Amino acid sequence: MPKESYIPSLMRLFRQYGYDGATLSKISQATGLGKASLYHHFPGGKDEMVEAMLDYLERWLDQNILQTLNSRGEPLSRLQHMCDRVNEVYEGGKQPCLFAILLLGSARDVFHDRVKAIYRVWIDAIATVLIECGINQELAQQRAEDAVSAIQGSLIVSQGLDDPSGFVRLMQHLPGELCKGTLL
Amino acid sequence: MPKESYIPSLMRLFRQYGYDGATLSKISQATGLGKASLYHHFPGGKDEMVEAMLDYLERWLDQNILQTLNSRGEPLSRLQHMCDRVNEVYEGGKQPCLFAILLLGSARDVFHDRVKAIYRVWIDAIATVLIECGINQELAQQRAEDAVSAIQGSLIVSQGLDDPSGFVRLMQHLPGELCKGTLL
DNA sequence: GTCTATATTAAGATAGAC
DNA sequence: GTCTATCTTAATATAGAC
Repeated sequence: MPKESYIPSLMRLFRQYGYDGATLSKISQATGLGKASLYHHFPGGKDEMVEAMLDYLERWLDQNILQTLNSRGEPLSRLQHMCDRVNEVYEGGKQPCLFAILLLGSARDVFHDRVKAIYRVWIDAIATVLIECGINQELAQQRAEDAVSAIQGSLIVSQGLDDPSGFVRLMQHLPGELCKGTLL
Repeated sequence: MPKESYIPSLMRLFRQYGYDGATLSKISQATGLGKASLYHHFPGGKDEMVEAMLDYLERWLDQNILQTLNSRGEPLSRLQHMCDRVNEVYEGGKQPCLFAILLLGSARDVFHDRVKAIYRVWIDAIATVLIECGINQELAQQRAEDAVSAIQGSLIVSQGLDDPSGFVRLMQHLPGELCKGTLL
């Protein structure tokens, strides 16, 4: 099997147990591969598995979020499209965010630069849409960062409260809030 | 030394490495106690250390946030007081949140109920202030949850971007935003 | 209350056969 | 590409002296 086919299992495990909690034994069980086979696909061990996940997530972000945000459709509907996809990938707020998991685990330093780049490009893409709506650059940048913060935060709190309704509500209202004051 | 005196070191370690990454060896180093001494103070091991941290954090939340929110001062200044203390405890956005760390580590299930209770009581206290401002109950509850989400999210994103300015900005604007539309 | 020493288990990782 | 078997290290945890 090509190593890409193990990414979904890996993501499920890292989301469930965190970086440190997702042990090779658990990964072996979940993928059905022996430890030696895992090292055949990922010679660098767990770190390389996470890098492969980040590769996948970068592609996913580009294809599902960035391309639409950078397209020529109506700004509000592009933001709605983003929220639809975000809602899907976090399963309506029931799944935690891998970026947060990596930032709060012991391997923070190893993956920090890549997570930072991902946050930056996402925030910038949202800000670009808002500038297009006539919002000035500084406010656009702030609103875009606030939007990503709101998503991350409502995921945390949804996990904490065991109730994803706050996340669902955010996904409904976020596009409109972002465009607020632009008469679109 | 009474075991309370080790709480600050423990909190520093768990915030830096996460639950799974904060090993007994690191804890031994940081506290200057041998492993056996750690088990003398905390017979239940790491879990009991985390419980002691949560005890401390519950007291801290009550004394520094809840008591003020439930007091009879001006609503806006009570919310400002909350933000001042939150800003302190997270060191201006440079420190991550232990609740998020616990929710995203492998021991999630062990501590989930306590974290949930803490989030609930915090959100409810904010909502009570907003209701006092004349905001209807449902909106107050939503705004309060959004406020806690915004705090958690901006901490995550501040860690991710390596730039706490988003958190600092939130601490400045949050009290006003919460009271928005109440003519206070 | 703290220590040294050690037990036990599980983690990450590799060798070499098939 | 996958396996069994094994290695090494480090993790949690305890016994018993001081």
